[in-house]
Amino acid sequence: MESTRLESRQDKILEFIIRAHVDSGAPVGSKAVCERFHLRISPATVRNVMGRLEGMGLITHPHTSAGRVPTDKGYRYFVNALMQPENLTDQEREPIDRLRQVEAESPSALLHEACRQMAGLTQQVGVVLPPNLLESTLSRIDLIRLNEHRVMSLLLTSEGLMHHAMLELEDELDAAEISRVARFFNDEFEGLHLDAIEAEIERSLIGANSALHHLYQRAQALWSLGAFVDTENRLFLDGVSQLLSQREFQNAERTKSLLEVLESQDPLFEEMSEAVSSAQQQTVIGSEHQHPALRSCGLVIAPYRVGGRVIGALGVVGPTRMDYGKMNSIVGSMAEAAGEAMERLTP
Amino acid sequence: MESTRLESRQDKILEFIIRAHVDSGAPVGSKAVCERFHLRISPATVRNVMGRLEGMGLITHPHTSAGRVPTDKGYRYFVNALMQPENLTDQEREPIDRLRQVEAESPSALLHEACRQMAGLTQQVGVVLPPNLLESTLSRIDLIRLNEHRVMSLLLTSEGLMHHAMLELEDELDAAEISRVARFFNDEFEGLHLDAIEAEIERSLIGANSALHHLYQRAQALWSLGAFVDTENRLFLDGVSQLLSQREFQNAERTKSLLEVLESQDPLFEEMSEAVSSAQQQTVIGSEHQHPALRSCGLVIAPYRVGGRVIGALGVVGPTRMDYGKMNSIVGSMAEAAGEAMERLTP
DNA sequence: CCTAGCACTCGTAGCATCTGAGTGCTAACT
DNA sequence: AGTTAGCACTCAGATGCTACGAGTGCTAGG
Repeated sequence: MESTRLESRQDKILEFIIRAHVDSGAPVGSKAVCERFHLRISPATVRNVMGRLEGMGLITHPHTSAGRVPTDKGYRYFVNALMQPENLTDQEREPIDRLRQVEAESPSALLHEACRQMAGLTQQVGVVLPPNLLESTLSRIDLIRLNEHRVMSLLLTSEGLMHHAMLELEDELDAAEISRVARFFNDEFEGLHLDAIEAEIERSLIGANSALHHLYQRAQALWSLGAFVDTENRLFLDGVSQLLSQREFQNAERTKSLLEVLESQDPLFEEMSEAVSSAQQQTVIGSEHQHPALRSCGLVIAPYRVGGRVIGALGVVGPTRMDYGKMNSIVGSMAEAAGEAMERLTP
Repeated sequence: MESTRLESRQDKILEFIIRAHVDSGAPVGSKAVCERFHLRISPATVRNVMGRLEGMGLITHPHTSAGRVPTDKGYRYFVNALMQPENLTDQEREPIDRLRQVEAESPSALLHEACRQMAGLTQQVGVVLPPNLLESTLSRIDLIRLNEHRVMSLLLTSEGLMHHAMLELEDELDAAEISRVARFFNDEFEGLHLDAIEAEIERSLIGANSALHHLYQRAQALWSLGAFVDTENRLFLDGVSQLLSQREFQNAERTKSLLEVLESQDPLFEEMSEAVSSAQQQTVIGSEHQHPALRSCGLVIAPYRVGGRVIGALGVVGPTRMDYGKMNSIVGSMAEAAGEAMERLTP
């Protein structure tokens, strides 16, 4: 029991150091901690505890005469063990509820809006991973003939996202043929996983009588998922300029490498895809990141669901020193709201 | 004649100051100018000239013991009077020629690529204004019924750009009716200015017999240009992180306000739209910008043409201290190449 | 009109000093 | 035991001083 009480005090001190440091950005000294505990313990005692916390690798100090700063491991312990679910303030709840009921023009506009709201609410970078094309099912496909060799292919997924690509073909194509192929796609493959369609066409081709064989061949030539993948599948970002208000991003060099990563999108894309496959809300702290340039950042992501199925993820990126408690609450609610709103858009 | 020679020397000195300052970012002293002129004139003479240039407001010095720095007016004079068309190096020409011949998946992918290339080539922020929806003509429209009240409307412009929007309707709609309306749109309005179509529907409605009246009413309800405008019409940006390498954007505060403007896009959008309506290559220097946050920037934009008609613009944003000569050449060639490449995509 | 010379300005770098926040340690206290 | 007070110690950051030198404007003479 005694030891539990002690553990608990240690935890409380760690928690306070983290909160104070997140607030101020400055190292936290023993005196500041004492004041917080209303003179019930002395700075010397706090220093003892801090020494132990430092021994455990949960805090450090940048130099001898500075206060303590949480390490990434410290934040991790806080997130795993100490953090309580936080209630949102009315100001925070309002835009989230508004999103829940919004009549967006399209799912992608909705996701953009969610991204914007998140950036505004958290004062961090909002980021949204839209539904993965390869894991979507076909709702409708449309082929528009542009000229003898060129077709614009439009693909509507069951999540309501549009993708389009121009296809270049060797053989000449007349309009009637194209619309026959389009009808074939829609009749046969609606509701099918996009990933599975190529194999389906192959199968049709094998068992086909010669009358249909030609159609299926045309279909095979016109089914080109690859053309869509490169152009779409990207992230939405918003609020990037807010990074520059953060004390840790005053230094241009570090900020530059972060912006590069955000612009290339790939590393973030990876991490968010992982949140989708695990279907878990995730917090990635500083050095836990794969990519070096993200190691000065914290990332909080939550997957969003439509019809119970996880189809994408959204979250925020900020400096490692961020309020993970609040971020988790906001991102979690936002993911839920975005899922609900998308649900109403995709009947 | 004598005075012309003097004028010319004055110009040469201004030009050198600008080039040297663009290179180094530091103020340029009289001695540096002298060295450039191979001891043919003395620093004192140069100082006299500099004094005159300063009197004309073309250069200043940040403090007494510093060299001279071009003012915005100085850059303007350079751009208008001194700058020569520069030849591109092979390294610069290569990606531009590649773009000219590229087989892009779609016009929007092409513009993205042009933006990326420009950012890479100039080490500045690349920016592209895609064709304005309201000034495009209809190539093809497609309506996909999602449920009783909801239709996905797809709009292909003659420039080959896709736009989509979800339309919410009060009356119930069956599939046959929708495809009849779509056929009506395509038969009647192909090649028409999008802006003019609403009036055309109105006209049809007035002169219609009762059999067609119903169709036209449906068409009117399903023609909603507004839904497209908000979501699309945006800029492409690339290379934003490169700003942070520039000496003038080491200071986070200034950089932040610039990033905010780039993120909101509106002020840049305005300026680029102007380049489109004037059909002129444009250079906007520092304080010439409308928006305060852009006053630390230079902007070089060129309109691109398809079929002789200006449909959009592309360019670069960088610090005011930039190589306007080179930027003009690169941006100009890039606009030409992009126009050519788009031409081949839009038969 | 050009140039050499000179006094002057002023930002920057270097150096020494001071301050104070915060630490670790030890010895006494409960 | 764990806690506390006291004390010596460290070190980043602020302050103030000086020396340097790049660059200027001005003047007088070529």
